[in-house]
Amino acid sequence: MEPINELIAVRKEKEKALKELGIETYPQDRGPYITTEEISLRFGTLSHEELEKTDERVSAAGRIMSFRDFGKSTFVHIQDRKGRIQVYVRKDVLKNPEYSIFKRFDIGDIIGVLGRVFKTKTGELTVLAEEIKLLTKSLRPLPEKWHGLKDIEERYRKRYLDLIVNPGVKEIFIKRAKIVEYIRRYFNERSFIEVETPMMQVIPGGAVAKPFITHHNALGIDLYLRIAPELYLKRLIVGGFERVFEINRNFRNEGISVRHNPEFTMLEFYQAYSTYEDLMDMTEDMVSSLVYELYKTYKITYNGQEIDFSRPWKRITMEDALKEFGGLDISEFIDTNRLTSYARELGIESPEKDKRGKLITKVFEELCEKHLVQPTFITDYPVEVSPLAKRSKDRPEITERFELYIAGMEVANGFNELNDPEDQKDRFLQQIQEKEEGATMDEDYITALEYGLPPTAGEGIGIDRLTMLLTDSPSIREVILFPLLKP
RNA sequence: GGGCCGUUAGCUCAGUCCGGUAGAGCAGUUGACUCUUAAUCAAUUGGCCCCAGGUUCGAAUCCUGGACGGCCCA
Repeated sequence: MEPINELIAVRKEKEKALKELGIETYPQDRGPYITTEEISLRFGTLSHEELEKTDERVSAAGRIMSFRDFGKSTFVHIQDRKGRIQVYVRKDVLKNPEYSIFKRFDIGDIIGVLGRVFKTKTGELTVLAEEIKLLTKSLRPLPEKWHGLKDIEERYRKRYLDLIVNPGVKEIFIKRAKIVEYIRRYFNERSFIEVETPMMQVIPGGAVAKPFITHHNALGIDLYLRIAPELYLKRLIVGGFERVFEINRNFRNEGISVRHNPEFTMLEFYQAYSTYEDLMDMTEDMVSSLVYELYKTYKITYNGQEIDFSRPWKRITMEDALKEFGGLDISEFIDTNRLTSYARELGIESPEKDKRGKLITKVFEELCEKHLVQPTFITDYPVEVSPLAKRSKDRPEITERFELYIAGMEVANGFNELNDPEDQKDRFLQQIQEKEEGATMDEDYITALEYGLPPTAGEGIGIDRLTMLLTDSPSIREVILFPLLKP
């Protein structure tokens, strides 16, 4: 604990003094209080005269955010979950407590106010306080009223302060909640069932990523925090649910950046008897209608560029994207050695270690990603980078898979699920042979496939990244309440 | 992992190039003020200048190492 500074000492003294005057500093209190928003809605449209005539009292509660003292009267603003309202406290109107006691309150204290609503001569809706109750004494000074809390590190470490003094921050998380709520409703309406699958897995599968390791003492075994729920969700399709979705955390023990947090939220959904084309349609429909629901338009701004979500979205194969955005005709690179040297020129590290399909994908990412600003589905991913996706009927080296890019960011990934147990086993073995990160043979998953996974398409959508886009946030940390920081 | 930048009062920031008593605004404290809203006016308190070394008569400032954070790259 840091040393107690003077400002805190002064407040503790005040708290003591209030207690000695018989004022409870941490009472339990249930109001009832109405919100500042409700007050605005009910009284905001009334004129001075109409307000004069109403005899009604309102009772609101909130944190004191400003304190303008005029001697025998004081203006304060209180802030609740919905906003702020001004409170006018006059020595000759305030009945309880005595005005002199109210004057001992501080910015940051949480109070309840009872009084009539009126409009000041500047027209601001204001509660004229007759009674004020201290609900919680605040012992620490808030950040400055005008500049707020700017220090990014401090904003994340003390998110509660960020939320109190930077109003836009709360809006982001309200929007995030709306996004998740909308998605949940979207799937529920289409008879998907929401499920929860293990966070702690014996075999971490469903993606290529380094897992976090934990330990179960009683069983004496290591467990892995999941990197993806995929293999469990598909077991449920085998089990006959046919339509499932899960919105939950994944954990990947990798770098931290503006787009990566070690724990992040993923939507995954699987639908039997459908194709990845169906999922592209569904994604377009869901995301564009979500954007419309939030903004009543399909066009939003992200990072200074306009993004248009109106349908249809561009669909283009990886090969064609390479041609269109990178000026690269992959048919001229049948010779993989040529591709390898090209990749090296692009700055891709040790390209000779990568198989052809992986290399093509890396070149694609290098050349094309940044150009994919408008919502774009890239299709036909190489089989080497798609170990759980079904091969294309005509071209076994590519899969029936897409990724969705928006603002140069990978937002979604979906494909026809590989349901041939032989092929799946081979792909797992291939990964293990190539010593890919976290590659393990999940025998039980193969067994499940042997019982029969119906033709299914599945998809994952990164909720954090989607929220970044829809709140114009430059960093994933702006959309995660408590992003990971070194202690 | 590499490069660049940042860390000074509770908060927002000057001061660092070019070493010489640590500053401002807000917040706090005291006083004045019964329609203000970044209220105003007067006075005033408050510092581990991120940490540890080094250079120097003297270091917030220069040098070395480290911590934490930001951006970019991998």
